[in-house]
Amino acid sequence: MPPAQHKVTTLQQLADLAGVSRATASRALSDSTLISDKTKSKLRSLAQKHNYRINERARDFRLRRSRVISVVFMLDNQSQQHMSDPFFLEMLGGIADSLAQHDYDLLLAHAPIENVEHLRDSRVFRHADGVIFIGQGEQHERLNALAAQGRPMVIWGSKLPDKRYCLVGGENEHGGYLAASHLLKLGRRHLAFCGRIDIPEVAARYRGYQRALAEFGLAEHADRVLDVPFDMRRAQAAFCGVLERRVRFDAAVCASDVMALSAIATLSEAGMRVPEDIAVVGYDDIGLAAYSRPPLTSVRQNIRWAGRVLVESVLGLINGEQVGDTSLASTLIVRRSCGAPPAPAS
Amino acid sequence: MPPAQHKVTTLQQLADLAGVSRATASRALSDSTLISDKTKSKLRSLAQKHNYRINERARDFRLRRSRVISVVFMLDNQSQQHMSDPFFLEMLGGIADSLAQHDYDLLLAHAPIENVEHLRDSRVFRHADGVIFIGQGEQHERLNALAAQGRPMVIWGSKLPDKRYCLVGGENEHGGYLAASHLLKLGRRHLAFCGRIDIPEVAARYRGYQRALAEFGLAEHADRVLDVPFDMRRAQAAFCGVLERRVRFDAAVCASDVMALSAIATLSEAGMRVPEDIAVVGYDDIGLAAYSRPPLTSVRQNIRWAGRVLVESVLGLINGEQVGDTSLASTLIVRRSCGAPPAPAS
DNA sequence: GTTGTCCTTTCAATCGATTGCAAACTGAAC
DNA sequence: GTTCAGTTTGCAATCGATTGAAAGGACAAC
Repeated sequence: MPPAQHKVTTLQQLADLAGVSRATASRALSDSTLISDKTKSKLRSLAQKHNYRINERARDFRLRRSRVISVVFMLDNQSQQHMSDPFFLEMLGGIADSLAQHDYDLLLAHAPIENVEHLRDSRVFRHADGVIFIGQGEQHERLNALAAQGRPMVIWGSKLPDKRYCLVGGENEHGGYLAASHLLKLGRRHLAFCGRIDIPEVAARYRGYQRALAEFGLAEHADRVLDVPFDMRRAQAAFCGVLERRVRFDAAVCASDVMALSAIATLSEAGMRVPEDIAVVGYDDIGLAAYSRPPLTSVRQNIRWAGRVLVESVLGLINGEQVGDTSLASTLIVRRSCGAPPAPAS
Repeated sequence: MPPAQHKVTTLQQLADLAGVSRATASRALSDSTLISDKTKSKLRSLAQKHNYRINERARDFRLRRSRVISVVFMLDNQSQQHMSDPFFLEMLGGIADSLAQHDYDLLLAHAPIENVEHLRDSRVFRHADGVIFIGQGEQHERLNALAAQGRPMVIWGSKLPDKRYCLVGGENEHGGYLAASHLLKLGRRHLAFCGRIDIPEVAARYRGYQRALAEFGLAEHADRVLDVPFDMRRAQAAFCGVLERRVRFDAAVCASDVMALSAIATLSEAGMRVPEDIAVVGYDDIGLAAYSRPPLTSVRQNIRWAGRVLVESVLGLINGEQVGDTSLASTLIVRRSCGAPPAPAS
C-alpha cells in the first residue's frame, strides 16, 4: 500500500482513512472511554503512520481557550529602560520553562503601561487564558479593579493591605532588614537607601531597612533616602547629587543589583573606595553581581522558583481552584562590596 | 431604549441588532467597498455603543493565521545559563516593540534546542505565522533544512557561505577588527580572544581579530584563543586557566560584555590591573558596560533596530515578499577598560 | 410592463475540531 | 424470534468569524 498521496491534516481525513466518523476519531485520539480499544489503537497507529498532528488552534478555538499566558512587565512610564535588568530575564526564563512544562505558551507584553485598565480589552487579555504581572508599579488599585472582573491573573509583588488579587512575592521586608542589619553589624552607622518608595516591593524593603535601623537605635535620615526608579542612569544621577550635597553616609542599600552596580561605579568615579568608604548592598543577586569589582553583596530571591509558583498559581485560577498567596524566602549573599572578608578561593 | 441586556459578543448579535445579516456586518466593520456608507456607519456606531470587539481568535482561525511570531533563543545545550545575558533582553524588547506595532504577538520559546528539526512539528511553528531565531548556534545545516520547507523564518546571526535562510546580523567581522585594532593601536601586542569559534558570529569576530593582527604583522597564538561559550562561569574558568598556564597576554577581546565583565573580575581577583596590565574589550555594549569598574569598552550593535529589522523581514516573508539579508553597523565604544583616557566629566 | 444595469445585501459553505444525544450493533436470556 | 441491556459509533450543532456566488432592489430606457 502506498503512503497517502496527500498529507493527512484534518481529523476528517484521518477518520475517512479509518472508515469511521470524525466524532469517533476525535474520541479515540483523546482516549475517551466511549471508544473500544480496537478502534482506538487503529486510529492511533493510523495517525502515527500518516504523521497526523491535531490542529491545536482549532481545538483551542472550539474549547474557547488559548493555552496562552500573557506576561506583563510593569514598566514605569518614563523608562522602558530598565527592561534590560537581568532580573527580568531570569524571571521570564523561569516562567517560560514552567509554562512549557504545562503545555502553555508565553505571550510577552512589553509595552509600557500607563493605565492597566487599558489592558482589559487588549490582546494581552483577549488572547490569553491568564495573565502574570511582574511588579505592581503604582497601579495597585487598577489591578484590584481588573481582578474584580474575574480574570485569572497573578501578580509578582508585595502584599498591600486591601489587595484583592492573587499575589506571589519575595520577603521584601525581611530582605531589606537583612541588607541593612548586615551593614549595621559591620559597624556602619550612616546608611542610605536607594529606590522608589512608591513601588510596593521597594516600600516593603524600606520598612525592613527602617526596622533594622530602629533596632540599632538609629534615626532615619530623609537626606539619605534616594527616590530612584529601577534605572542605572538615574541611580547614578542620584548618587552624584548626594555626593555633591555632601550628605554623610558610609553605606547604601539599593533596591536592585543594577542600581547597586551603578552606585558602585559612580562612587568609585567620585573617588570613594567601595567598600572601605562606602559599603553597598544590592537586591536580586543577578549573575553579574558575583563578577563586579568588588563582588556585590545582595539579597537573593529564588527567581526560577518564583516563576514556577506564578505559573502554577495562574493555572490554578484558570482551573477554578482556590489559590492563595505565596511568599518566597530571601537570603543575603555576602560578598565584598559591603566590607565582608574575601570569600575563600573557589 | 435601554442598553443591551446581554453583552454583545458575536458578530451575529451585532447584525441582529442592526437588522442585517452577519455577512453584511462583517463587511461593514472591515470597511469593504461592497457595503454602503449608510450601513457602514450604522454598524460602526452600534459596535461602539455596545462595546463590541471582534473575536480575533475566531477571525484568525478562519483566516488560518495566528498573528503570532515565535522567538527562539538558540541556547547551547549545556548552559541555559546565558539566557540571563542582558543582550537577549534588549533584543527581545526590540522585537516585542516592533511586533506590537504591527499587531502581532510574541511567543517566547526558550527551551534549549538540541536539534532544531524537533521544532518543525512543535508549537513554536504550529502556533506561529513565522519564527525569529536569535543566533545560529551550531545548527546551521538544520536551519537550512527548516528554511527549505518554506516556513517564514529569519535568523539573527552571521552569514555562512551556503546559507539558504534569511539573515539579519551585525558586522561581526568588522566588529572584531575594530576591537582588536583598537587594542593594537594602543600598543598592546599580545592579544587574547575569548569566545566559542564554532558559533558563526563569534567566528566572524575572530576573523576580524585575525585581520587586525595581520595588519600589524603579528602572528596569532593558539594559546591565546579561549574556547568559551557565552557564560560567565566558564569565562572565569578559562581566564583562570590561562593565568595558571602563565600564558603571556596584555589584552583580551571577548565575544560578549558578560564574558568581558567576568574576565575583568577574574583578572583583578588574580592581582592583575585592568587596563594597565591587561586591557579588555567586550561586545554588545550592554547597559551595565558603562557602569563596570573600569567602564567597559565594547562594540555596539543597534539592538533595537535589529529587532525591528528582524520583525519586518519575517513579516515580509509572511506576505510573500522577496526579503534580502540585512547587515547592521557596529561601532566601537571606547571606555577605560582598554586603557583609553578617562572620558570627560559628564 | 419589461428588460437591463448597477449597487447592496443575503445565503450558505468553510476553517478543524468537540460533544450531547440518538442510533446501531452485539450478545444473552426468555 | 423477541426483548433488553450494554457497548460502540454516527449525526449534527457548535465555537465566531470570512467570502464567493446568488438574489434582491432601485431606477432608467424602451
